[in-house]
Amino acid sequence: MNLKELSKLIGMSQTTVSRALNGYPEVSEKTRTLVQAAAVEHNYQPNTRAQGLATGKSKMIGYVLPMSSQHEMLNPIFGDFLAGAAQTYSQKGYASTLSLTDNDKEAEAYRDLHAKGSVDGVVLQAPRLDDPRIKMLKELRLPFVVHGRVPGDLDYPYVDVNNQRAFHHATEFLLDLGHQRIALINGNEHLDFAQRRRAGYEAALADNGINIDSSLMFADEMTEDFGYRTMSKLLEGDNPPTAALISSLIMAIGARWAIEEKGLRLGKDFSIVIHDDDLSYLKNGGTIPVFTATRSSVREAGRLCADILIDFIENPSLQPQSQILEADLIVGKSTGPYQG
Amino acid sequence: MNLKELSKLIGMSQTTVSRALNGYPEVSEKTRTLVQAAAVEHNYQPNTRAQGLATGKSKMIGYVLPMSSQHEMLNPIFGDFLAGAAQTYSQKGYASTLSLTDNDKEAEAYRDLHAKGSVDGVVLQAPRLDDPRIKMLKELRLPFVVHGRVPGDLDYPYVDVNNQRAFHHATEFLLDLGHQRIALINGNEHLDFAQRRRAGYEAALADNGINIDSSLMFADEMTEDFGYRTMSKLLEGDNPPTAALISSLIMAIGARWAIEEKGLRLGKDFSIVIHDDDLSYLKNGGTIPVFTATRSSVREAGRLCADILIDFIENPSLQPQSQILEADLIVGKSTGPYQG
DNA sequence: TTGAAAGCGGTACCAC
DNA sequence: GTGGTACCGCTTTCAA
Repeated sequence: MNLKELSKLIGMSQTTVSRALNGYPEVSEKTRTLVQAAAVEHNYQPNTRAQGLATGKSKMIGYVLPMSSQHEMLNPIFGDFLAGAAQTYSQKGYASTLSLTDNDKEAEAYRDLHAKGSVDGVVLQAPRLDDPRIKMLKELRLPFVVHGRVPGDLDYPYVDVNNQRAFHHATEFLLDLGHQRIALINGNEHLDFAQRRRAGYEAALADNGINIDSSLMFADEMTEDFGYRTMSKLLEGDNPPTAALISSLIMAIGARWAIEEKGLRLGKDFSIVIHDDDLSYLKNGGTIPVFTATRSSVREAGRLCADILIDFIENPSLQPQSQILEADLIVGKSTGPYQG
Repeated sequence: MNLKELSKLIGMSQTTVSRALNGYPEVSEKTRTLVQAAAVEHNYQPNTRAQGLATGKSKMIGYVLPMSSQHEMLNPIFGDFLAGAAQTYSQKGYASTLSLTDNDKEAEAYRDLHAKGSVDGVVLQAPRLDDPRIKMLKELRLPFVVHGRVPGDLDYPYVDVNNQRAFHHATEFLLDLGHQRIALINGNEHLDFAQRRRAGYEAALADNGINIDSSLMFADEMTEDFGYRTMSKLLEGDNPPTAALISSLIMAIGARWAIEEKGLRLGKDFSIVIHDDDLSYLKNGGTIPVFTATRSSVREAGRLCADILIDFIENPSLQPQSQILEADLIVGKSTGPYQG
């Protein structure tokens, strides 16, 4: 069913029908209700492409997923991020489109999206220092929002989790429990979030007059193995820590083995706080005592990005507002078997 | 840059330029090379919406994500599935679009997508018995492919992992190691995949003349806690198993704790095989000895769905082919700390 | 081999 | 308040 058919059916002009459906004030109430009823009855939905052509807007937001053949890994949080955004989009009459591209052709992908007129705006993930994509998007004047930040350059609208504050919080949480020697098992510190996490940890220690001991700080690729080895080393050394901040679930799994191996009971002899965006099992009876972020905060980030972007698209005169999201601090119920 | 501008620029008609770019045979070689060069030079890309309007095809594949406010969980494998598909799409000139909808409005979502003419085909996930979505898509004659299956009804094109064979394999793997009493810790068996997994397990036992002992079979919501409790119970009973098949990583984490707690060494005193689609950390030094499926197989499934769907869209006369994907059997490197 | 012109399904500016 | 009509950017038929 298209506009022409529908208008013919109710014996009115396309113009009137279109106006009635789009809420223009000049149509009479009688006409409007009549038209709307007919539209529902015949399940008329305006053709998106025709609408887009006529209005010059696509009502589409683009996402570009860089993926080289070597690094076949997709960031696991991407699905949640997208799902959060999709929620906003469905509310505000937008849709999202996903395209995959080689790692080295990301900027081109955005340019093409723009040239083909397929999107009104885009979301950019994992920005790098002096990111060519950001430069290109600015040149194209294509509305965009960045998920994440790069240290030093914040001259773009972004949404990011407050990693610094999360780790500041988490550190203070452990200090409040009476811990004095707290280890940090972090992700690779050339990554923005890892830098911020360490900064939060160090700031909290400094705030509480505790010396920063670099022998308690470790950073590397976030793997189970790294978590295991690091925790083992820490516990075997002299003057071992009594608590640790761990930057991901996977490293925590390894670390827990090491803790268990030494006969320490989690939550009694040793405390940990984990930060992860991928805690899919939290609600399902997870037994690790404390977390600082959940998948739902990733969805929240996606939602925020979408809100900001749409706002910017629809009001280009307004300066888009960046947002920093607080991570949730969630204390587990200690229902697990390792709570002594 | 649009067609009109470009054609004006090189002093030819829109018709000729369009034909040259779209590979029509009647344009002279000279004209074609000239036009192509100009197109590249000015970065001309045809407007997708205009193209779609004119041709009646959208070159878009739709994905609908059901998500109720209660069950805010997004299936973690969805991201990978989509990424795999996106790879195919980018190769074949398609794009994908994602929409979110309430759990109870999924069928409508597909209907709207079709009514608005925004997609040439859709992918449907997690089909249920007598799924209203499948019925609707058939009525609409909108090309679709299902990811997953429902027992009993296979009258639609689908792509699914061979869960049955994976568990058959895994069981035989353990039998070959000399195990005789093998437990099954499964997902809720009203789910199609869980049924198939059990069938594979039972068939392998039967093939090898081993009695099926229902006291070794457990199925429930796949949580860490369930994994822990089940494994504890199994190991504390008399005549405990010496090996287990575990249907998800999360349950395996719980089960590993139980195994460790009893002083058993994994890979020596007790063997497990895990089946999971979410093994993001496998390549990163995971220490669980054996797996049967990886995230890459999910991407492969996405890719296959896309291939089948596009094939069907472009050749509607051909019967679309369903596909069953074999899961990878991956033997871990036994580098973990629990390999005795 | 090329070009003019009629759609595709809407929106929005006119005039009535 | 309503209707005629000229676009939006492309494809495709028809005529040259």
